[in-house]
Amino acid sequence: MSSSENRDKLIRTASRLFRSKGYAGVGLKEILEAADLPKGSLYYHFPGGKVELADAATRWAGDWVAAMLGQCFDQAASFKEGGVRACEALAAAAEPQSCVPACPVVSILQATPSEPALRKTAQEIYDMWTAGLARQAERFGVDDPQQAALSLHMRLQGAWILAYAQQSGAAFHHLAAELRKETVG
Amino acid sequence: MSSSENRDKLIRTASRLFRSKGYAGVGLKEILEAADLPKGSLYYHFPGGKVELADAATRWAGDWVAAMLGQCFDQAASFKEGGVRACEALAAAAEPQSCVPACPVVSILQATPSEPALRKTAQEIYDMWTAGLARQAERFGVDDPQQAALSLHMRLQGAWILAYAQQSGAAFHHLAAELRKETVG
DNA sequence: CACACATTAGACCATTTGGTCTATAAACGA
DNA sequence: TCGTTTATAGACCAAATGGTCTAATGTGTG
Repeated sequence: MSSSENRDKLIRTASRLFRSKGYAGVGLKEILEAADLPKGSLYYHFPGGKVELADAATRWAGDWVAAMLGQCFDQAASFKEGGVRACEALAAAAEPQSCVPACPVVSILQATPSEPALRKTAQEIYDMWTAGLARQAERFGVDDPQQAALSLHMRLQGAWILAYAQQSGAAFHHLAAELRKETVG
Repeated sequence: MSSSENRDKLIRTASRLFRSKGYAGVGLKEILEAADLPKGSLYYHFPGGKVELADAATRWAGDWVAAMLGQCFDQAASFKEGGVRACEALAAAAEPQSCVPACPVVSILQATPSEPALRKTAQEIYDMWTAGLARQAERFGVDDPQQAALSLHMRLQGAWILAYAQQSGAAFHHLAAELRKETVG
């Protein structure tokens, strides 16, 4: 029976729940009920238990975000436009949901003091995103690509927190409008 | 015996722990042990239990941040300088700690799906901060004070998340440097 | 001293937590 | 068909969870 099918279902379900209520706010019971799978499946696919599942779920969502950012910038004619497109994509991803999900990394961040393994994961995903943005900035000939990438990442994170708090994509649209108004580098 | 003394100790202890590990990541046992107080004290001062304590702790920390922002801008000669000072103040507050604490609002945000009372608190604190920043922007004659306030708040939130993730004040310093370089409004 | 009130102290409870373990069932090659 | 592997199924466990409740202990006032 397709090994990876239920494994993926666990990852997707866990990612959704963790991003809604945070690592510590979700119990295995809730994940298993939502995925309609028994505990045995979880510990077969993830012998490391909750931490390993959260790690996999966060990396999966992190890769998805990275791919989305890549698409936004590939379709753009400038770094600035890429940023605008990223805002709109994140807003679009947030809006149809019944719950606007938090940044996947944020959802495990508060668990890192107790679970050191997750700290490394969080840092790696952030580094991946920033590196991707820096590559795009370089491609568009931005003056200081590293600085531009960090700056955009920071603003996206801020917008994401506010969007999550307000359960609305408005913050992303606001940031998009702001980026549009800025002088073209 | 000074009623408010132990009540304050609970608030301070809870705020520190919640900001380090998040609302759901901290148990009452841990808070009570850290504050060296019995459970009876907690439920005497906060009949609403964990939620009421978290609410009080978050509002207390939220007021502290608001006051700090006020001071930064009162000492500044421009809105831009106020932003720079705020970054540096947040960095300074983060650096001596053994654990760089998260934004107090973020620490309860992930609990809001299960605890609706905390959602209102979170929104009120954010509104208070933004309103304070908007007042300052207006005072300095910034073009669109509301937009300037939202924009700065967003960037501070982003920096705060990255500072928490990296357990370092570097993100705040980075944002300060970035603000300094921007054209004076 | 006596009285009322404010506060502390922690035993106790039902529920939930993450995790382990054994038994079963399906899949598949020999 | 047999045997092995892969995966599901869920009973079970110790520990921790938030919360309630009753005693006891101040503490100040008449």
